[in-house]
Amino acid sequence: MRMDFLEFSRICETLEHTPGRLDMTAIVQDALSSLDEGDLPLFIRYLMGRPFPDWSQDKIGIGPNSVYDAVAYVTGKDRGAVVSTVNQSGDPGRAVESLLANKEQRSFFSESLTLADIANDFTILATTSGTKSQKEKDRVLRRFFGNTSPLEGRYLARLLLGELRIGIGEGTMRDAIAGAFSVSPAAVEHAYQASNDLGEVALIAHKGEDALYAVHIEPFRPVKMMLAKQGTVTDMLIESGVLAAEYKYDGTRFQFHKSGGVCRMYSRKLEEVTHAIPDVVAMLDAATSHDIILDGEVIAVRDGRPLPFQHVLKRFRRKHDIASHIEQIALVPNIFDIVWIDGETLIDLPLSERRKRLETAVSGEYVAPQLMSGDEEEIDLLYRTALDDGHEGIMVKDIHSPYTPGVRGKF
DNA sequence: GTAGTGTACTGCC
DNA sequence: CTCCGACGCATTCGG
DNA sequence: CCGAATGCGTCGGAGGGCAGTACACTAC
Repeated sequence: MRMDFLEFSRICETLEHTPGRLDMTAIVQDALSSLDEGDLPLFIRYLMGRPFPDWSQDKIGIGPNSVYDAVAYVTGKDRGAVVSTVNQSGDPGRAVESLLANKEQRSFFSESLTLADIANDFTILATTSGTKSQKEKDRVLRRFFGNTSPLEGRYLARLLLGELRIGIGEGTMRDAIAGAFSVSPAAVEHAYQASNDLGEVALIAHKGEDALYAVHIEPFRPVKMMLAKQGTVTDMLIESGVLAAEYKYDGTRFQFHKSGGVCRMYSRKLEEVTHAIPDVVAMLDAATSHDIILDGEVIAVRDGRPLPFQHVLKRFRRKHDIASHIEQIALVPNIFDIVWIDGETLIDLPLSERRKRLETAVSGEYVAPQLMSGDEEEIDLLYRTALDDGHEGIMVKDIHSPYTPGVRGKF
């Protein structure tokens, strides 16, 4: 039995009124247990407010104005009326809900939408492009809101706009999956870090804990970037003894994949940007002969000094006039981590080990300099050097720390 | 048809 | 990116 | 001794400014 979007909406509403995290986890866990395999990934993604897996390049390309237009159309109002309703409540979802509730004419033959229907239409929204594509997207949205009940409208609008706001994040979902399939949260976390899709992880969790641990990173399926955590050098020294300190670059994060002679570049949000920076891709390609996944920061330079962030931005996601901008703004990669090499996943190794692997596998030119030190004054000196050299400051990392994708670890 | 302008959307820090 | 609030959990405080 | 208060960590969400892409519409 396929899940209807109405049932999904009811679960959302329950969760929205549940303050405690443990209670929320229990509710999600119950729902997961009763789902069939086809709906499981969809339910999980949608509950986290994401139309597609994070590694996917698909985007629905719908913003507030498109949604308001569609709601205006099906309720027989103009967009101004919809916008003012939204402004009154401050919540697009609630506004859509009340407008749908008040509309005079209800379609008699409204079909019930299933999660699979939604998925299908999301794909249409993501893949439609070119002339008249806007009209086609409008048609999809009108069909959506013409067929939804007010409650469904609330959550469909929010899902389209990427602001579900029911408080289900990765941690809660991880624990719910672990509970539903009787596996440890750690196993779920491991599979999630490697596959970057909790929907798929739930399917694997069905097969047991061993299957979860057997999931590994694959090239061209980007993993989340590890994030920095705030703290003081003094505290970290007390905690760890020895730290790895590097420049904090004022640029843009990248993830470089190379396998079978093919190279691809990904942005922080895991959007592919290979085409925008072929010069940087070529530098990295030449720097190693391994199949590899590297993590680093691209900065703009002139006369050996870093340029402000804006210069990088002009190039990083560009699709037009690329050649002329390569001449105007020189980019340089600074590699500071390695995630995977020749089929081997490295994220569980401590930073110090990963650093060794990085230095062996990649020629030195673009590997970010690193100071390994337990001396606060020495680290402070590096900080001043960083500022003198035009960088933002320094990053300090625990040398024992594994690579934790998407988590603010002791980087 | 092509060029220019306006609207909507996304992603980076 | 940064900032902030809610909750959970462990520890300490106070009668 | 035990319940309440406190403090810390985790998680989720909001906001601000800039740069760019894609499509639609109009004018020539």
